[in-house]
Amino acid sequence: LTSLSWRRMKANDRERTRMHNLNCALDALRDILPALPEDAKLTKIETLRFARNYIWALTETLRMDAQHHSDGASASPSALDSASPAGCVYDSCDRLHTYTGDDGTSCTVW
DNA sequence: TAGGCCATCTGGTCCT
DNA sequence: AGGACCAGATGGCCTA
Repeated sequence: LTSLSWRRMKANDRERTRMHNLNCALDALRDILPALPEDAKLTKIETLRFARNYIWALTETLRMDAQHHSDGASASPSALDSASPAGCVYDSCDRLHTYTGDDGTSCTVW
């Protein structure tokens, strides 16, 4: 074995480990995402999109809850109730652009 | 069989 | 110099 190929083998091994760690992190993320059927494993890109959408929905829920408390109005439906990716529109870089809730109201993320 | 997803290898670049 | 990170290439597996 030349020293070059030995270094390459070591680098390949590190890269493999790094990608395994990345996949472990993705699995951990899948574990905390809600309302998924047991046998429906999200792909990597779906996991990232859903996580982003879920974070957005949590943020919206907090915002609406704070608004509800300040207005004294009746409780509005939680954004989490419609947190599925179905209502989302993404741009060419997979960034969430617009979200449309069940009530037909839409929200542009930025 | 085509297309999607994934793991792995590889070379380049950046950081310590 | 060596390790971490990244993106492109490649081949295998699975499904419609």
